[in-house]
Amino acid sequence: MAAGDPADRILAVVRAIPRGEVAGYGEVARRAGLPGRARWVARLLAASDDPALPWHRVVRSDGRIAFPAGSEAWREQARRLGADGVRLAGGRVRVARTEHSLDAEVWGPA
DNA sequence: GCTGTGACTCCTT
DNA sequence: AAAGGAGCCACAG
Repeated sequence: MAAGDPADRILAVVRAIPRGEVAGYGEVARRAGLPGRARWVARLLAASDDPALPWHRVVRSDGRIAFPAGSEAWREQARRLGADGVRLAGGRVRVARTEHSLDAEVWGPA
């Protein structure tokens, strides 16, 4: 069965992103149990022909769209995000920082 | 089978 | 805060 295919797991994680929210490439890869394969996630999204795949909800770790700013693909993703209710500030997705730092994970909040 | 490339990420200046 | 460089993995030539 193809249930163990890492590619399928990655696509499943992308489909699981709720409307109005975004996730980073690395975050998606980690959720799929494949840490460090952020680039693979990007390649999968490009290779996937599933129109129902919410690829536009996947952004870089900075909260920025991965396409060159101003490009057609960039505007397409920005448009879809806006349709999802995601606010864009200066080409940057309104994300609460880059998730959290490792120090905060280990040491906890001051 | 080695080299180059990219919808990435992290650390150091 | 912004810029540069190294590390990373899958795929095409």
